[in-house]
Amino acid sequence: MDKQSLANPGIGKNYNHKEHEEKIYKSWEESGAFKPRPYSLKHKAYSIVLPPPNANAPLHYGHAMYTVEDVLIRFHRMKGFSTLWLPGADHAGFETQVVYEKHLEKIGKSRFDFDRDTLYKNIWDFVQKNRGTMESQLRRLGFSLDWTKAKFTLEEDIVKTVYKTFKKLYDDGFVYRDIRLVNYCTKHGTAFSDLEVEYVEKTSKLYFVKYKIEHSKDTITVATTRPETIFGDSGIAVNPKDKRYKKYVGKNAINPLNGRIIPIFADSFVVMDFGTGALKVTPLHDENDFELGKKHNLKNFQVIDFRGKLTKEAGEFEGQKAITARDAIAQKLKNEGNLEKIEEFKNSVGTCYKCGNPLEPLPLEQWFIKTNELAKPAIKAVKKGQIKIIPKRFEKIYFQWLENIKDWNISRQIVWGIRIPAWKNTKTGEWVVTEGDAPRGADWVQDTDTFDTWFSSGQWPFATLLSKNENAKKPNAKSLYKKYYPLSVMETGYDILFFWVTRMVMLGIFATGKVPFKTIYLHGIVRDSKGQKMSKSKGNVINPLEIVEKYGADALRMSLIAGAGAGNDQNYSEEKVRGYRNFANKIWNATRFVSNLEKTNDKNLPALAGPKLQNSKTQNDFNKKLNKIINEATKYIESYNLNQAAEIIYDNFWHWFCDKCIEDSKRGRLSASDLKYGLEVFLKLLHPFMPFVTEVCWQNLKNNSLLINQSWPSMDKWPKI
RNA sequence: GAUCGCUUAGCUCAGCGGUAGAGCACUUCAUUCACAUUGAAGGGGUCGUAGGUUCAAAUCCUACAGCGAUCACCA
Repeated sequence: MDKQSLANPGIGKNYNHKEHEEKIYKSWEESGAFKPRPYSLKHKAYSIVLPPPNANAPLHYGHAMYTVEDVLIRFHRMKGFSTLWLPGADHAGFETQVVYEKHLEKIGKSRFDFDRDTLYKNIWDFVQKNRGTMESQLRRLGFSLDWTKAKFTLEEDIVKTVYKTFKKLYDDGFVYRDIRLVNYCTKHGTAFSDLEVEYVEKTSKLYFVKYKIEHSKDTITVATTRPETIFGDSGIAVNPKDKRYKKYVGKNAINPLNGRIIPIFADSFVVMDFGTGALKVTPLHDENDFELGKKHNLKNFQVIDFRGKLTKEAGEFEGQKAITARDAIAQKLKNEGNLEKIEEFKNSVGTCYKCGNPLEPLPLEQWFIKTNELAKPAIKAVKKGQIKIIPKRFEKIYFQWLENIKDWNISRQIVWGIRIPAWKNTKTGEWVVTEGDAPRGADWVQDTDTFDTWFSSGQWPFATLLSKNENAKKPNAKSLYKKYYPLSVMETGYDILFFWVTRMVMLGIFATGKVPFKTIYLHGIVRDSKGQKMSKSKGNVINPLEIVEKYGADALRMSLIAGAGAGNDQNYSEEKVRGYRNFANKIWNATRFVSNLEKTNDKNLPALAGPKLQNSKTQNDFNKKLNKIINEATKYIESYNLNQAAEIIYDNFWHWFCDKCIEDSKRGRLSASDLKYGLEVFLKLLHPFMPFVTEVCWQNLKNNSLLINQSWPSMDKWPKI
């Protein structure tokens, strides 16, 4: 305890967030303040659905950016809207399974030790536990979410909606099943969509391998980074314009590893000045080769299996890891005089974003969604202004992606997720898609795969609002869907624009015929104090709850909103948070001053000589200025310039209201009633940003009402400027 | 290869057509005063470079440089 506190015990000169925050949150929640007020013509709907955090882990610092949503919700609630802010949790299929498998690893087990149902149930329990942690953290941040409407992506009614959408996509011809080369992680045992592949620049070896021409002494040299796939070669391609190789087109070459006779053919796909200008074609282990193989009717040989090991096609190398066998195979080629040289060069290798191992392109039968026709209305919706993207520069990125979209592989070979409602007839091989129920008869077996998580979260805006047996095209009169869909805003990080936002627009329009939300607000990434992305492996992760504990949620929230515009990254700064903690204290003390004025009955205090000062020049200026601040702050929030709103309120409260007006009141130039009115206005303006301290202060001034339910300051009280 | 963003005070960043801003840091002063988690005063920037548009440019346009990001290709 310092000297100051010893001298003034118990007076509470400093705002202590720990004393208030949890209590205040409880009082809001218990009062029902988070529930939307009855929807009516007067109280128009305003709705946001929280991007559901993964249910497998505590919150990370980026989640605190959802403060943006709380600001918008609290602002609109005070403006009189019927505001719905719906929380939820995402089962996060693959992500969660990886987290859970790490947990299993620690106790010396693996996913193979359990049958499907047991594994699913165990992960379910694991997730429920973490979900609770995550939700209590959202409360600590002060988010005014309507917890009575919380959803989970694996709940029965959500799954039902996801099934309906899939069935409709299937019936309308948007879903097909095909054997294609997919991006497969042999460690995690599942395929990914193209979007999930992480390309890493690496220095690789380029092997120049000689193939003999059949019935000739000539050889043709090809360049490859993957000699171990030579066992699967079924052709050599050259460019039709390439004079060097014209004479070989139509002839055959001999595979140097297994002696197989393979055709040499021409295709303009081949780039003449890369490598030797001759390309070995391995249809089952390279996507381009797969296309070439189909086009030229080449044979298919699978050399690598789903565990990443060489198959019997590899002869003596069978059973070895494909990657580690590479050197030995190169050595064999060299020993037999078929390796011309090895060069080093840089290329990017598609890797698993979780384990970093190279992904193996492997042939697998999967469910795909044709995205081309789904993308068109999504593009149109933004072009026509039915959806507005903030900041605007992301529109271009949005268009670019949707205009070049590829079909979407939605099958995942994992247990944790929504199992695909497709059944195969064991006798006829026929596939049937249903809305979840097994088809009649005994010969149907359900697909063991689950949906890509983004397929279900892509339906989140309407799936959360529809009730179990409701149809989006014919909603129930009183349903949430009818009142709150389309959502007013979808607010999320720009890093999941492609993964999530575009998919929500495509699936939303497809399933409901309406855009899922009117505005997309994209926030930036919070990096560490040096500008590095926070990551567990770097060990630079900052736990937002520790900051809340130390400085209060208000300080953390304000630090994230002020000083960073939409879509811009920001660096974490403890000094900044501390600065806003000090600001909370400033608010506290200004309130202490004003409420003491009120409680004192000392008529000699100049500040209480209010009535005499009516219509004085000072008061007039005071009103004008206050009015101007309300006006600007409101405009800034309504135009999504939250940082500017926060900054002008902060600046004017501290350096005008506290430094000037309070001092004026001490000198009798401003009445106590004016001062109190001004403080109330500022508490309201600050409330969306710093809800806890403003609520505490409000209750110090007016004991029996909640600030959260007050009206936003009106600009009509004083004459327009 | 394409696209996007950033470059403003020592540091971190707002501002994005109308006399250079904030926080932190720094200098000086003030403490029985709502608040030292404070107040007052002050120092510090030709707003990346070069052109252009404009009565007026940190702000719009064009090039260039450095940094960062995303997408595509990669035998």
